[in-house]
Amino acid sequence: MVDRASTDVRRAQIVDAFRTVLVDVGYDAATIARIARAAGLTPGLVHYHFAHKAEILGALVDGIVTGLRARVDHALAAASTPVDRVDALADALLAVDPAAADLSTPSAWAAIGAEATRRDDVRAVYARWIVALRDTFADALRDAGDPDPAAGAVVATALVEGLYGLAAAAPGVVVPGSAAGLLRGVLRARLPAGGAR
Amino acid sequence: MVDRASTDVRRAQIVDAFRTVLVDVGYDAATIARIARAAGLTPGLVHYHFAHKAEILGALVDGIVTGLRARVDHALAAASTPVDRVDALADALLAVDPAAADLSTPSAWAAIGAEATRRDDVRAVYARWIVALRDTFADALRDAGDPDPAAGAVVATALVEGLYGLAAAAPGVVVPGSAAGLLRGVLRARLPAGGAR
Amino acid sequence: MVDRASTDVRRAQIVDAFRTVLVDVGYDAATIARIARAAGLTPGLVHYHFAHKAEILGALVDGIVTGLRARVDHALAAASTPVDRVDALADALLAVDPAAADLSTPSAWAAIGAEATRRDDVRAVYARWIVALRDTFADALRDAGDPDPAAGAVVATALVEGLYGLAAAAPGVVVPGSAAGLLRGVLRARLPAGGAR
Amino acid sequence: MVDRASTDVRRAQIVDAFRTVLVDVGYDAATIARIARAAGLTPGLVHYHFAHKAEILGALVDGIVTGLRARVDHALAAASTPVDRVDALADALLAVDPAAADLSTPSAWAAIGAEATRRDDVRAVYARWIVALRDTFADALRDAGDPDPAAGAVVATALVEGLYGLAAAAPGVVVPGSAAGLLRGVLRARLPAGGAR
DNA sequence: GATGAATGAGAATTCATTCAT
DNA sequence: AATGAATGAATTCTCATTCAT
Repeated sequence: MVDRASTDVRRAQIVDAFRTVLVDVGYDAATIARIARAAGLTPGLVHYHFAHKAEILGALVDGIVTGLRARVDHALAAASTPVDRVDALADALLAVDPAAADLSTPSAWAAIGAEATRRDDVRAVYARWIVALRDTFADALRDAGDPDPAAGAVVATALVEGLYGLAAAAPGVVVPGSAAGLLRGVLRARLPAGGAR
Repeated sequence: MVDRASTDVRRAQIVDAFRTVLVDVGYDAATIARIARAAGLTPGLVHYHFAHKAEILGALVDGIVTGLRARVDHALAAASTPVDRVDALADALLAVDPAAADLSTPSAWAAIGAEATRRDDVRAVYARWIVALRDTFADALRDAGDPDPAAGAVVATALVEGLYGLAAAAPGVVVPGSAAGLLRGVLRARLPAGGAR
Repeated sequence: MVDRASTDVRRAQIVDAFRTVLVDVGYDAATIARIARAAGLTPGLVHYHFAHKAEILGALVDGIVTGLRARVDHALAAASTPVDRVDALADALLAVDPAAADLSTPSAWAAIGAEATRRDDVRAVYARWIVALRDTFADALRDAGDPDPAAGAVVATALVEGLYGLAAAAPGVVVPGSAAGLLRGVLRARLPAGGAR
Repeated sequence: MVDRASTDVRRAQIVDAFRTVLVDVGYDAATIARIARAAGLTPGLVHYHFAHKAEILGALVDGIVTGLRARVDHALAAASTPVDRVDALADALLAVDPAAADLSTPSAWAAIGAEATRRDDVRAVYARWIVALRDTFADALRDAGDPDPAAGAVVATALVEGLYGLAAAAPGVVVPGSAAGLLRGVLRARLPAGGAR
């Protein structure tokens, strides 16, 4: 049915198909058969590469978190002033980058957040990322002069998650392309007037 | 096993058990048998009162939305100035009110948001509520002098959803009791300095 | 497909079908589908009455052990002298009683012994029965004057199991109807000459 | 993964791994992958050397039977009197000989006996061995003066199998090292008093 | 000889839903 | 209204076996 391929290639292919299906129908309805069909593979082969369905979810979560972290790190490194860094953070997390293939990421991430509610392993990875993100925001805000960076970091993190969630569950409420601007506005308002100069 | 009871009582009992189970294990693992057990009923009886499992979900969503709307309306009516109304909104949605049993479960709402991603009927109710909430925020912010009430309303709505989501999926990140204050802070910053008087 | 029946009736029916299939094809090939077919039921119904396949095995083991113990107790109670009791034990365990419907028991028991090798729960029940049987033999032999009842009890127990095993795995080696006589011969030889009077 | 090796070496290696796994988990759970892992080989290579899984079982049974027969023949040849030959038989079959790796696993033989119940090919080899063993006992007992060597041979054979079975399924019931003595005792009791001289 | 990706035919188990009682 | 036995379709996962490389 399919050509031979290396494990790495197949795993990536399966995770990719899983993301697509996950966004469409959610975790539980993302059956192995459906994932396999989406990937053009047989169910048996999916299980040859992933012992359990949860492993595919784990691989996806790892991939998304790794990708986000890379975007964030890269954006921070490229920014020159503390205030620029705050802006860069907002952009890295929310700007719709046409070059980025993972437009499906917000929806996938929303589904993952839902799974985190009930799967300990998913929650662990999810919460670790949330904490890291919050801490990154806190550092950037402190450097930029936020008088209460801890509170600002929680606001920023919740806003990112909330905007992702609204995009997935109530499309139309968030005007496409406006998300990063909204977050930037909230964060700018926290910084001292001179800091924006 | 149980006494005869009216349909209304039984339906409420089932919806209540469903919320509990939903929070614990998520929608798909909330089997009819489990819901029935949690309610102290038999599976057959659950289906006597609800033709399909999705109907129970629908009843829960309706109940939560109705409850939230009542809280919001009541809070708005009780506030005297425009700025008070903005504060009252934040409190109604995020303050932990021990009397409001249906707000004590951000997890249930998070699960519903996840289901909204894939069930048209749930999404319809969810999105209708989100739009109503956004519009309520927009009105309150406009009255209080927000120069861009539309943007502020989206920020507020996303923040509410994001704080619910974090509470459910990454417990510990949002300090209990602080949520309403965070939202108030963000909204106050949008209003003209004199508006707080 | 089938009439309604009580849980007790259905469970007995399933265990019975399981014994038949177990004897024919062994534990692993005794699939739920096969058991269901043999019982004239649907696979779903089998799982409605037994959560796991191992539970059916457990019920069968319990049933056989209970039945054997009843036969043994009854035989011992009916015998009048110590030597008669030894004979009665041999007969209760090995005589082919045309009235006893469980001619399939020896083969089933052999299969259970094999499972005991690898399933802890089966081994526990199996070993408990073996120990009880050995102790019963030891008591009877001591009363009848065996100079080393402990050794005699192990010999008797091993012989019973060995004769069951040969009957199942190498039919024809043990002449039908001769098993009880063989065991009686071995045990009689252990007893003092006067004891037989 | 491994060096090239001759077919004979590989087959022996695979059969050896199979015995280990068989004892641990039984025939059905002894998957090709597991056997391969135990042998330090790949699944594909196992099938290169054995067309079917059953063939590995066949090779193991052949090996064990051949080894037992050699031990028996050797023991008989070394004994000088008819009564010694009876003793030697018991020892060859049941004495724990550290040098005989293929006798150290009564569990393997018990598993094979269980398989013999349902696989015609295994039953053929198993039954052939049982018959040969019984005949060997019959000859030895007749020579030593047993008045009913046929019955004695069945008793001896069943006792050997039963002691193996108990050792595998109810460890602790048979005192280690006592098995051969028990069998010798039973057989000695059958022989005329003067025969032991 | 050796590898390991691929297949496909089951396997146990789950569960919403039905329905006779 | 209530019960709980019954159904059947679906689901995850397993594994002997094949075969291109």
